[in-house]
Amino acid sequence: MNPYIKRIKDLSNRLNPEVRAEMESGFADKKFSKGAYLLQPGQICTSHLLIKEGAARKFYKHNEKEITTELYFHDDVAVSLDSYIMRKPADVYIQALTELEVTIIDYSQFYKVKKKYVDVMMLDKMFIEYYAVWFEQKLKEFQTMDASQRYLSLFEKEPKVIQLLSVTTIASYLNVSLETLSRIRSKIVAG
Amino acid sequence: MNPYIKRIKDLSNRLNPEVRAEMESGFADKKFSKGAYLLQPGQICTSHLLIKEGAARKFYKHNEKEITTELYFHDDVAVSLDSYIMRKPADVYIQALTELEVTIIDYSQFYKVKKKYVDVMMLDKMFIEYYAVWFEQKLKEFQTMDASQRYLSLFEKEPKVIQLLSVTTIASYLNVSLETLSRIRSKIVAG
DNA sequence: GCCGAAATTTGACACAAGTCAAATAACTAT
DNA sequence: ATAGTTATTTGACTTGTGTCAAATTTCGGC
Repeated sequence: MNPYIKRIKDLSNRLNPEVRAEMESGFADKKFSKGAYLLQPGQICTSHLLIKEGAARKFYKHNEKEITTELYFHDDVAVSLDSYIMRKPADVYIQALTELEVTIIDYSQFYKVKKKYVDVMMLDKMFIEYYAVWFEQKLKEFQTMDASQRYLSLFEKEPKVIQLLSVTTIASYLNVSLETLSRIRSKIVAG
Repeated sequence: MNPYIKRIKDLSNRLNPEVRAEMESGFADKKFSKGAYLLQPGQICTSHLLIKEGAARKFYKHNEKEITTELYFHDDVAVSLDSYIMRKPADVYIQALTELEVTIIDYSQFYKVKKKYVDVMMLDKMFIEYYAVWFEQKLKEFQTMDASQRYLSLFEKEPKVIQLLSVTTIASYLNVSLETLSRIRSKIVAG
């Protein structure tokens, strides 16, 4: 597990049990079937979606083409931050890639608890920090790596992605055409 | 001004005056001359740098090449988030592009105040949220726009950048070679 | 105002990756 | 098993952008 995520979890576990209970009173579990949408453009994202079981992705459409920005697995949190914090309609889709179980963390209940306990506010802040750093690193990958390098990097960091997801989905995550990804893969198998 | 930044400022102005004073007791002003480094790789980033006057940039080196990730002007906050939150050595430079005046917001003093007042913690969280959304948008630009479109987009959003900064700096911000940027500009002037 | 250095522009060429099209392979459902 | 659909691979060609080199412009110091 990422060390910062570990730190967030540890802090969360060390919360006063009453605070913790109050926080979790706004949690609700839900299941989605493969291909279902957890969020669609136009909707306002009013919750964090904590993945319990399965996989999901976030993507947007640009000139008919789907661009996948995030892949989610166990313990990841799916949210359209832009829509969530600005309380405006989302411009992204969040979709189940497999049968999916999530914990829904409702905005307003969570907000109340955050305002009441500085430790909960800090937990939330740490989550955003993690998200920001993650995005910064991802941008760096796009600025410094070519398609093959990005593929290899993904392969190292998330080997399960390569087995689990279609070439089309991976290509859209790496932001290359599926033909190019196919060529990259055949070259690697050969080499 | 960006509406979310405005919201942050408004909240900041509405803070209890005592809290505000306590927060600002950890602020200190400092001047840098053009070209000076506010942060260098290896150093731990222990403060937020609020720009009062002038311009600065953040960049990192990759294969000898400088890649500028952020440009800062009045009221922007410069920080290596990665180094700041993980308390680890930075891998970026923050450099004055002009004569520069900044307010230095020291980590430990700010941390104390944040832990004490949930509103200050929230302010800090909102700043990070803004940062995360900004990065997300920037990534989107790289995923959906070619070099000319990125240049035009920058031109619209930050016209002063184009006058103030060298082709070399702008090129490194747009992540194109300076030759390519030069060709883009001549094409636009002609068109 | 003039010189040298630095920044910018222009040219020629190379290469990564996109597009369109066709072929093949892998599933799905009957 | 078989037909039909969908996903993946392969081929041919185009294009945006990088690199290296040379020419030109701009700028700072005397």
